[in-house]
Formats: sequence, structure tokens, C-alpha cells
Amino acid sequence: MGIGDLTGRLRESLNSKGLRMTRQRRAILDAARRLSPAHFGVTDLLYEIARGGEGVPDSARATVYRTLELFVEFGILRKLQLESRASVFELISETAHHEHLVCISCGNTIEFVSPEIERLQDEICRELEFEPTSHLLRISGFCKNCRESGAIRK
Amino acid sequence: MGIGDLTGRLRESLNSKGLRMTRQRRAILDAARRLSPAHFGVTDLLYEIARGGEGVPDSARATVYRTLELFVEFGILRKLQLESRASVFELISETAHHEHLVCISCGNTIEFVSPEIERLQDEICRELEFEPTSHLLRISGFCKNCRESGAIRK
DNA sequence: ATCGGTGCAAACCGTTTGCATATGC
DNA sequence: GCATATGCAAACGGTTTGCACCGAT
Repeated sequence: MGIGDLTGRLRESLNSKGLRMTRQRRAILDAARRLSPAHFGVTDLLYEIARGGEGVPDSARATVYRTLELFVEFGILRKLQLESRASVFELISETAHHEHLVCISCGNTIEFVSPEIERLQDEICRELEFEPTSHLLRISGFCKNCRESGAIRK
Repeated sequence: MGIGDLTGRLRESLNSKGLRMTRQRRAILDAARRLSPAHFGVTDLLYEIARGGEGVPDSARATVYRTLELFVEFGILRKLQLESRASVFELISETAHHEHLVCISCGNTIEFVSPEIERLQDEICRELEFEPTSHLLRISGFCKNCRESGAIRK
């Protein structure tokens, strides 16, 4: 099932719970797709929706929050914990789950995948009889650019 | 340098920056030590300080926030990102850095260490020319207890 | 027509900040 | 004595909630 079928998947998920497809939910999904594969926060989404000319007023943050929560439940979005304050989301695609390097100087994130680390995680969970549903691996530090430009302050 | 020498280490760190040892900073360090090795939030700390009879009023959250930040800078505490809302801290001891399994049903955390995963992380950083300063690995899911008791609601 | 969804404003909660007072050095 | 630290209260920013109205089914 491709990323192009997201609208169908959303409709399905909604139906199965007796919920409704609305203009706003469609607009939010579309904006998320346009922003993808970048990560985005609630404000990014509102801005992107406005750019798309969709009718979701800037004051409707509540709707966006409620909808994003729903999308996470449906497995359409993943909620990251990149920063301590604001929530950051990303569209879940068929591509492998990735981890993040976060530069504490410039704030940029670099993505990587490591099947070996994933395998070790599964092993640990088996040993501890823990049933994993998701995981987060984030390495903070200084990216190549910031090290070279001496922009390291923190 | 043992965990018992924390007060001395704090005094040293403070001196080296021209800062002062105060009743409050000592009280906060003591409370953190009493709570250790458990994780604690700002409210836990305030409560523990009150129990110790130290003179830090409940309204002095600002002081606690400022002090914890300082302690993190000094390498005495580590700030975790276990939850999205409130900050959680832990005392850094000589024992190896550990990772967390977090049960999304009961909220309990299980700690584990994995030198292999740490090694793979270092390898990845080397490849991507990234200089790591800290990392966070958190696996969410269901602990043994919750699976067995069928207490899984999510 | 019904029941879920939206928009708005107000409440919430953890955290930060400004400032007068208190205190370690 | 002077600069740092504290305590308090107010501001802040992201998020959640209550409720009247709107709209998909």
C-alpha cells in the first residue's frame, strides 16, 4: 500500500470507527503529505494548510491537535520527541523507520537507519519479556558543519 | 570519584565559575541523592526536599529549575526525555549509562545497558562525521506484568 | 435528524523571567 | 560591600477542554 493511497486508508480507518471524513481532515492529511518527508510541528502544518488555500482558519489549532492525535492512532503519522517543548510529527511511509542525529548547535537533524541496532533492541526486549510497540533513538552532538566552522558554543 | 563526593564536586564546579554554595543548592543535591537511582521530576524533588525538612519553600520552583539546569551543566544530573510534558532527571553515577523500556500501560520504566548498541552508535557517528555528546534510546511497549494481567488498554 | 466535528475562547500546566530582597564570599 | 541567589508573582507557550454551532451520513 503506497503513500499515494493515504486518503483511502484514512477513510477506511475512519469508517471502521464510525468517524467522518471531513474537509479539515483531508486538508491536514494533504498538508502533511506535502511537507513529507520533512518533520513538522503544528504551526508548520497550519502554515502549509494556509498555503494550500484550504479552509482551515489559523485559530483552529484545536482541530489540528485532535486530528494529529487521531492520525497517530491510525498509524498514519508518527509523533517524535525531538525537542522537549513542542511536538513534532512525520508521515509514516513504507521506507524503513529511521533514527535521528540532532545537532545541538544548528538544530539540524540527520537521519540514519541501523538494522543491527534494531535487531539488538528486539533481542533485549525478548530477554526482558517486553513487547515493544515503538522506539526512539536520538543522538545529540555536533554536526560536521558546525565542528568545521567552529560554531560550537553550547 | 564516588557518588559520596558529590557535594565536593558541586563546590568545585561552583568555585570554578565564581558561583556560590548555598543552602538551597545543597538541599537540592541531597534530595536528588536520596531519590537516586530513581528518576524524578521537579515536583518529586520539591516534595523530597520538604520531607528532609530543608528550608526550600514549595513556591520556589524557579530556584529548583535554575539549579537543575546548573547541575546538568556540571554533569551531576542527566535530563531525560521520558515524557513529552514534564522534565525528568536522574543522578549521573559511575555506573554505565542505561537506556529505558517504558511501559505505555502502567508507566513503569525498566533500565538496561547495551554496550553493543553503544558501539554501533559510535560507528554511525564516525561514518557521518558527527560528534556525539549524548544519546537517548527509549523503547515503548508493554511490560511483562501488563501483558500477563491483560491490562493492556493503550 | 442525528451525532460527530469544528471553531473559538478560556483553562491548564510546566517552565521562564523580571525584580526586589536576602545572603555567601 | 558587592555580586550572586532566592522567592515571588506574573508572563509564556504549547496543549487541552467546554460548549454552541456546523455539517457529514
